[in-house]
Amino acid sequence: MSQFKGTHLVRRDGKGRVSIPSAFRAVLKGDHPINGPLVLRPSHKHACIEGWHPDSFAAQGAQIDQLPRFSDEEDDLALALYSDAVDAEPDKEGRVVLPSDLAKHAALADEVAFIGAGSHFQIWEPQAAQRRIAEARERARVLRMTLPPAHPLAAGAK
Amino acid sequence: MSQFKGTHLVRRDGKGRVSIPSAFRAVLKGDHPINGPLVLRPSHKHACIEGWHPDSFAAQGAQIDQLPRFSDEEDDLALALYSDAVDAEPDKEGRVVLPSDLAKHAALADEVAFIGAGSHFQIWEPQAAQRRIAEARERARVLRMTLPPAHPLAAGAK
DNA sequence: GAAAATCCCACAGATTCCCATGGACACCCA
DNA sequence: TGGGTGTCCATGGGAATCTGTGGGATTTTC
Repeated sequence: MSQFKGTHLVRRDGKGRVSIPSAFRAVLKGDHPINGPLVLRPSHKHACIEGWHPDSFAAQGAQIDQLPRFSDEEDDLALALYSDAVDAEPDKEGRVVLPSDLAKHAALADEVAFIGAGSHFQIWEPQAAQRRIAEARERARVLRMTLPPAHPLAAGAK
Repeated sequence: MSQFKGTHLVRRDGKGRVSIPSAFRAVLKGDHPINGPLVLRPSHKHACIEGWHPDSFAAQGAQIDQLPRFSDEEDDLALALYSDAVDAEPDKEGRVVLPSDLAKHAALADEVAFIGAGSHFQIWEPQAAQRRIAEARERARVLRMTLPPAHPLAAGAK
């Protein structure tokens, strides 16, 4: 499966609909004949909405199954992940309505920013998105400096 | 996979398109039947655009998968890497449009320079490219004196 | 019944496809 | 060696397509 990349500005119409950027639609589509479905959930770290390919989202859930059964951790993660997630089916034009509670969580106005994050994408209020990206960039810079200067691919090795 | 080598001057047409130098196209192509896709992203060190073979770019993303899930580090790196990268599909003539924000980042005018950098290539404003190359050459010269005098042929050994 | 959600059609700007052209270079053959 | 020829490559531009957007009409929900 391909990755979500790039930043796309889109506007919300009177009915609360947004066009999913075509680049993202292509990722979501997979082998789906028309516009593929997706999973939306509020980020539990930031004021934004996360969008997932259903398969990737399911894969996240599978990670939880690896945890010790009945542990507090499993409980917490499962709820955090699933309790606020919703399935969304784009219309023929590739638009979805953003549920109002999610839109509120992300403080969305007329214009929203779709931001690729590889495995998933995020929906932000544009100004907030800019701030967040600047922050992420800076922290990534520091992070890289603290990583061993070995070959990048070896960085994650334990 | 082969490497990106050499410097090539190319001009941007009215639609913002540039021909990818055929030497680079060959590297990107791989086993792709027509012109292979590529990933463009702003360099976070220099005022230039980086061009990557999708596989090489994906390899960078792979280090993110090694990080603990839901960690801040994962979040930051994912955004830093993906939020401003774009997939580009060359047309039948081997041209791509350089997104305007990337072109702006690199301060591109009508004429642009493609510069091979081994694992990837860079797109510069020609004057800036010259300065950058001169600088790199000088620093490499100084560096070499401080590197261990290993046998040159051993360098590429895996 | 009213309100909300969904489907459907329309449109304009942007993007991509496709064909054409001219120059640079390599090759061939006398 | 030099002229001719063919191919490849960078470039240009017109036409068709796609994409994001708006809004009316129809269906669903309570």
